[in-house]
Amino acid sequence: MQYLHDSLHPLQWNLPVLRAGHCFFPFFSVAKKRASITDLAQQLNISVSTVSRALNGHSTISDATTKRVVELANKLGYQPNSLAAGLRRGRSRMLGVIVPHIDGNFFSQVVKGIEAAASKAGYHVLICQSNEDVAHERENIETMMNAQVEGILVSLSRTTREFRHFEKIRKRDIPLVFFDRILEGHDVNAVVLDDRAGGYRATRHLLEQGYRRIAHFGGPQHLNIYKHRRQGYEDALREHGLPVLEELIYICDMKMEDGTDGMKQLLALPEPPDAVFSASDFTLVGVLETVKERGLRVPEDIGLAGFSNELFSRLTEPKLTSIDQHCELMGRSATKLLLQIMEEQGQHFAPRHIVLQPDLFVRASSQRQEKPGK
Amino acid sequence: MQYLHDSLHPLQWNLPVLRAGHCFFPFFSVAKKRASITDLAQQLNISVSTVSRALNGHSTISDATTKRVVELANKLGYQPNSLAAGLRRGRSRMLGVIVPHIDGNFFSQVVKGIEAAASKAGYHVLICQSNEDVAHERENIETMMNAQVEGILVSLSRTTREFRHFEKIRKRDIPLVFFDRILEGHDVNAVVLDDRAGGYRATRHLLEQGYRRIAHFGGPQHLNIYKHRRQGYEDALREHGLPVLEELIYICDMKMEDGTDGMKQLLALPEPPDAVFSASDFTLVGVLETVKERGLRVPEDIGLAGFSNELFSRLTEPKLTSIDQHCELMGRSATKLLLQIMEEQGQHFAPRHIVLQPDLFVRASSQRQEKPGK
DNA sequence: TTGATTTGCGCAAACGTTTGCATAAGCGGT
DNA sequence: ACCGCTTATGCAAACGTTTGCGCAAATCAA
Repeated sequence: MQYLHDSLHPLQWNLPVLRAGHCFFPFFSVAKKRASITDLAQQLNISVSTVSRALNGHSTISDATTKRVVELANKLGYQPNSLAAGLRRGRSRMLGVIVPHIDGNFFSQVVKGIEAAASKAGYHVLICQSNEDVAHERENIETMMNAQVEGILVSLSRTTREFRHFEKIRKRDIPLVFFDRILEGHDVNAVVLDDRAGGYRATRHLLEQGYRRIAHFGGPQHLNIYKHRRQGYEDALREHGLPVLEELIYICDMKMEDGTDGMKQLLALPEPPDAVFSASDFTLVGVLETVKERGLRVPEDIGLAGFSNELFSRLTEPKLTSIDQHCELMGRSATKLLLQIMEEQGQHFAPRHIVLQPDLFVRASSQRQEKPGK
Repeated sequence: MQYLHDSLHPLQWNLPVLRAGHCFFPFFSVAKKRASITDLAQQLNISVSTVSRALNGHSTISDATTKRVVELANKLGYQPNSLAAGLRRGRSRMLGVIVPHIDGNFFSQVVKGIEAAASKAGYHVLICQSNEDVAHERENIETMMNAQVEGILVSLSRTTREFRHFEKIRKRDIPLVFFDRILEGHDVNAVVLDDRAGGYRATRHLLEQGYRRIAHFGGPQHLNIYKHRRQGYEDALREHGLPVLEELIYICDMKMEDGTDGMKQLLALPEPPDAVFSASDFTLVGVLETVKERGLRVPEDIGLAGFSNELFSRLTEPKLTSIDQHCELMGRSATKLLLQIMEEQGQHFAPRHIVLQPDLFVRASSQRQEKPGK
């Protein structure tokens, strides 16, 4: 890879802004002040309450006045001030979302699901990133509470190992739902993937394809997701009467480079693995590169299965078998659960868990048999 | 590819929720009501104004009282109500973002940049998706204005061909900045990529590598980005004394399948192309697959260059040459510009354009010469 | 005609802040 | 003792809604 730096670096944007002279907007006399409910009332010689009720479709207002109000509202381009309304009724109609980061496939899809479900229910979505940093996460919580969100969705940062900062939210009785990355041993509402099942299925699939020395690339084990994926892997092995070998398990940060590094180590073993189940497709790509570099064939010499069903797993050569997480569904589910809990406010139910089932997408990287096992 | 549907589909989540019985929170007597500034004032026997000023660090309040206030605030876990504050001062401290969708590489990265820049400046970010649909876009605008955002960032939906719904925003004098996808011929604030330069550079690079019959895959031409990328392509050809051939230009929706379809057509030409510049990496992957299927070698027989520098362009075989758009920088730039405009409210400057320069990443798919051109 | 009920609307108090203005206390100078 | 000045605080009005309650007029049953 080579970086042809034949362009000016765009960081200088701060300075060279085209400013063609003074502006001549077609509507230079601007109607600065927004029309308020009070303005409407004055112009119609009725009270603000009537206007308010008319706009909210209260039945106690005659059709005639309602019509007058609505018409004038349109004419003046009236926009309700949801801050004021929120203040008065104590409802902001906003949901907060805290994610480690929004780029990347997984979280952006989840957020898409969240936003879709929320806006369908008439809520706005406020988004914060923790940048995988528990300190940021703490700030984000503060932020959310100031913004008067009515409910919060969280996926934990990688560095979050304790839970105290969330107590605040519960003390305030703000509905809280976790998704994907949660802290175990705490009774919380959550929507998670059955990561164990995912790990299990991927590994079982490899076993069915005849692989026997299956290595595992895992992530930080204090995170539920990686721990469970590994458990699934181990369960499948045991069920098949195979031992779980520490030497075949490589715990890392799940970067692509970790894949290349780890694979080099594994290939240097006296008995190198004949397959890899990685808890991330990224790492698996690294593995794939190393394997190809060494002249090994995939899937003949070595089988590969990953996790997340990233976009690119269909684009490598060969295509990668992977576990799909239903990201968007997770977002929608989490939001629905949150909304449900918000409705039930007051009556405390036990924390609820929703467990989504992953799906296995079998592709070339693991298909050694002519007829796939299933 | 095969879809092993050995799991229950998770859509049934609506029903089977674990509900282990009634909850016993450790803190069952909840402090429902949030402490307000008034509560603080009462408990300290001072006025609300004093409390307010103390919390905002006004210098006219004695250190002693300030300290008392802050301490009690901490003790009671006081959280300012930003709705109320916003209402009073007429500032919501929120920015609105309207994007076609947030999943995918580009927009999620841009949004990441936006969120980062905004929160650094003390603003929240409200996100809406238009789902590439102009009707949604209209609703989103309404939504944003109700939420009293102080500024709006927009990237147009694919189906947006006119501009009327944005007039509302300008009439209200709400600062507005477009990014990436804009409508041409309108004087608006915008941060865009120099797409023409991108197209030009990619094409020139192909020419330098000795390719002569370069095809182009383009997107909907009413969108500035695709139009400009094509212009860049044509400019490069002309500069090299080569004709622009309609038969080598394939306009499509920039899906992967469009790449396979289009390439099949092109390869059926009496004189098929010896290189492709695609305005999207997705399409290019489709092209790549078709090309490999036909037994043609990349880059020997056919050179490929794409646009967007998607994650996966490093993962195909061979790796794809592509134009990088500096997505996150674009988000940050747009936000900074917006904030700047917000500060200057009242003094109308001419609409400003910021043009980011793309970068060319040369990878194997286009490197035919031993020594790259530059 | 009377009394009861409905219909349609207004009054005014909230919601939790911020902020211009007034005021009270303290203090040094004359 | 008075004046002027600083320093610290309070009063009350806003911001734009929503909403409980009350009241008049209209309708209805007798």
